Amino acid sequence: MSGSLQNISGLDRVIHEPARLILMALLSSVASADFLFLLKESKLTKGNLSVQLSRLEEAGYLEIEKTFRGKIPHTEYRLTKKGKSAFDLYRKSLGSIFK
Amino acid sequence: MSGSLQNISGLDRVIHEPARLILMALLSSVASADFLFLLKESKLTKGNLSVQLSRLEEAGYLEIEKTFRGKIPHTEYRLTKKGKSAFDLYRKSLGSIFK
DNA sequence: TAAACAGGTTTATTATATAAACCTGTTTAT
DNA sequence: ATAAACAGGTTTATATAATAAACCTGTTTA
Repeated sequence: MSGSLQNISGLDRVIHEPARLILMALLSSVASADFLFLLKESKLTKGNLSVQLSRLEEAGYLEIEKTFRGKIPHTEYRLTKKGKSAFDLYRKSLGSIFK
Repeated sequence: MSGSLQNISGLDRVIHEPARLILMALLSSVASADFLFLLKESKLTKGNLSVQLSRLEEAGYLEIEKTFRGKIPHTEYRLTKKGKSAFDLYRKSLGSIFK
């Protein structure tokens, strides 16, 4: 493989999946976000969103903070340091296809 | 979805898959290539390469020209116009995550 | 008090990537 | 002459996964 392209085979699959890529991009642009915000911005279904967020959490890319706002549960999602650097690396790796 | 990110959910899955993304990138940089060249450059296994090339052909993204070199069959793969513009569009769509 | 909604989670279905096994013909070594 | 190795693939089997649909628990509104 002639150099830069080799990064692509090692592309982080957790991030590469479009549903999660959108979430990572969204989350990287804000300090934190709640479920409804992500639901609306990503246009994913609730179920899909929930699964993908769990997957990102398992990977250690985001932390989930569950609190209450009055009586209603409220959850905030935010990228971890690990998540941020994984996303940075992902973007660098992908850079090779943009010449 | 706040504008540019929406392109990502519509990302061309045929191209998005890393194995095929490598092939598209390779093929977009040459006029045509044969199986062995792609095998070596992509580092895919033969089986996987064969399947992915078929998938790209089905999508109309590449054409396969089978000839003989003396007695040995020789196959050349090259991107179609459709393949080239699909790859261009893919890169544009992905551009949104690079700010 | 019933219906609707917020905020999710779990389950089931379908698709898919990948490697491994296989195949056909050719060339090389013995 | 014949066996072994190789070119150039294709087919099959397996395992992972994305996604939507169904479900759940509690709260608010009519």
